[in-house]
Amino acid sequence: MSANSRLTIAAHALAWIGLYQRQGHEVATSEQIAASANTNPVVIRRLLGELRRAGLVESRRGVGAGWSLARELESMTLLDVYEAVEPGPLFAMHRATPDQGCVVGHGIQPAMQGIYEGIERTLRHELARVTLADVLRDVLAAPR
Amino acid sequence: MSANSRLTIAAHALAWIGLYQRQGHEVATSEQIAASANTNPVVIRRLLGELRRAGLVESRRGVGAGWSLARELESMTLLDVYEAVEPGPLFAMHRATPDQGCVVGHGIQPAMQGIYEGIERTLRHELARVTLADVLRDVLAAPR
DNA sequence: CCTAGTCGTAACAGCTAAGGTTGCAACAGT
DNA sequence: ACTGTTGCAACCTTAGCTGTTACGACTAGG
Repeated sequence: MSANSRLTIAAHALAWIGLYQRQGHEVATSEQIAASANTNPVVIRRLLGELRRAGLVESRRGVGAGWSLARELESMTLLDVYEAVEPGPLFAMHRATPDQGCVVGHGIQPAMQGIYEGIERTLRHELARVTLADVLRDVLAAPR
Repeated sequence: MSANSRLTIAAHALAWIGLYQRQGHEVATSEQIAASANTNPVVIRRLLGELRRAGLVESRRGVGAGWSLARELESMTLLDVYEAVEPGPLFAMHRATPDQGCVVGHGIQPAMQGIYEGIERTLRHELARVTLADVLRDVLAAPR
């Protein structure tokens, strides 16, 4: 499917900010998060920008600027993050509309659409069951 | 996620072959299927080749050659098709391994892996609930 | 044995998305 | 005024999907 790492990196960033704030700090910088995720600060800023639009984080500018959580990790689910960073559907239809004169060509899109909707609903339900606090707990539970 | 249409096209092809066989024909050609799906015959042959490797269809060569189902549509699920045409995982990890000296960088991959495994298990379960006979029934149930 | 129709597959081009990088303006605290 | 950071645009590289052409391999039928 050509999977991407956007959900993973976004969860990483949120867990990092959450832990940093638990340690008493006010804001985290994109550079710190990028160092932990081993990527470029701009990639982090782009992702956090989408999370900000979704109301999950806030940013300050100027000296001593950076990112902070807009809500508790307990109230954020992976579904919130998924919806913030993954706009499109999971499965695509035909690029060119199939032959409407053919019985299969005519009925295939509504049929698959109905099936895909059910599957995506289930996926969203699963994502909504995991909070970012769960993620951070699992992160800290890793051995060594 | 940059979704693709492989599962959709594969289901289209299988439904088409299944209906064609119900109408008494022996084999279907990639050209016929491509016309219905409004794409190129080579695209269909490539996809059906993967389905053949998975044991879902058979192909004959020579004059009067073409494709036929290797099993009944009732015994084929969307999971069989999905696994035949979508090898990789749904969500990717970091491209570069995160900073192992950081607590979050160290624990994030096992944490997300565990979560993703549960989600993919659910996705597969949902896909396994839909047979290709269900798909064809839905196709034929489309209005007009 | 020859022909015709179809598969099997390689090769290539176009497109899109993700990810990485650089550069710089905007901003705000000191 | 200075400094550190965000916000954002621009560009590049890579990878995967899709479409297309080309051609050899194969086989039923004459």
